[in-house]
Amino acid sequence: MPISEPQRIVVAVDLDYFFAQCEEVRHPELKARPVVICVYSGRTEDSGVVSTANYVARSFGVKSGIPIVNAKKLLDKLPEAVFLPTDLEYYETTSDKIMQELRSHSKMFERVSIDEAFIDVSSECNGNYSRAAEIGKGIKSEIRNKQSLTCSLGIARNKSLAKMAADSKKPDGFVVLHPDHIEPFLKDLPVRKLIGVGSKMEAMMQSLRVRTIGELSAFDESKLIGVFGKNMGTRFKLLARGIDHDPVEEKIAEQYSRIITLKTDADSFSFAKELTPLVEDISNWLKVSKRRCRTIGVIYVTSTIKLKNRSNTLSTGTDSAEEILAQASMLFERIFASEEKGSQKIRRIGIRVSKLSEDSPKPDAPSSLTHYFDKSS
DNA sequence: AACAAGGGTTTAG
DNA sequence: TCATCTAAACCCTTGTT
Repeated sequence: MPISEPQRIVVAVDLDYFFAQCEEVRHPELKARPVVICVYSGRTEDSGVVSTANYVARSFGVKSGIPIVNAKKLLDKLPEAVFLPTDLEYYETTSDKIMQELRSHSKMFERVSIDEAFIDVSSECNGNYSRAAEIGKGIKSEIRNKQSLTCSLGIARNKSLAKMAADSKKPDGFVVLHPDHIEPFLKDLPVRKLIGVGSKMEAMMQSLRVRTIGELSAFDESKLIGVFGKNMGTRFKLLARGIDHDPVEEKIAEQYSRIITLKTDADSFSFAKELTPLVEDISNWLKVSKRRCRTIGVIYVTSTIKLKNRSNTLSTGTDSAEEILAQASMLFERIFASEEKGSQKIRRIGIRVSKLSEDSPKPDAPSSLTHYFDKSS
């Protein structure tokens, strides 16, 4: 039984090892050398993690997320290896130029992150995958000619499949997944390749004896719901069958946060001053984007790298730096006051705002009409 | 039963 | 040993309507 899905054609574009490739563009002599882009925490000389590495560095085991120190060990026989700090402004500028180009291919466009986007080309292709492939080829050469960058591109009938197609051939890949080839494409892939299945979900599936996407698609749905919950159980089952109705559309931000690493771990609210730049940044963002937040929270990471958070929801939205700082300070004071148990030291601190509303009239829709129409009927 | 809030977990890039 | 930063989606519990 063919699967019922509206006929769409979606293109997924994924810029290859983006930050490192940006550096190769402005310093072409780096191309033959291992390039490691680092997020330095500022705690000690080399503390921090690897953000991205080019494929030369990857061939030595360097990858996203590993400590910079470990990357240096992996490359210590290679004096030509380079370690660079992130230059987000430069990457953003490059990304913006590319995204602007991509946007021109369809009204239906979605920027997923700095290096990823979806384009729904249904209306321009009318179900014709050859047309979609031409558009895809065009996109690849455009990015290559104008920015000297390679990308991996996937074309399929929905976002999840387009993404998986793009992931299946990297770097500089081009994969058109025709509807007739979806089943064989998915059948023997490990469940880990499914969008949304990370190491934890993979482990749970392993204990259910589910190893491949094909096996997942045949697994009893109510059992999946029992294990993963209603939303995820249902979603995994659908994704495994190649079904994904998620539309290609721009999302509006629902939260904004800033977090930093302290020079030394704190066991009291001694870092009040460090909050100022975070608060300024957040307040500024709210004002520029003409929004207000109703929930203000603090995020912190303990010395054992446990992530925690505390938050408070106000009755009315704000974009004021003073007010956000006051709320955040109160929450941190409360954390140290409560002492809790064991009282872990704090390594990283941050602030998050959410329950964002449009700037002007009211922070939220009225929860009930009874307030306005008091019972007279 | 439906919804809001608060806090934790997982994924992803 | 070492462990960044941001955002989203979901889960569970508790409390209110």
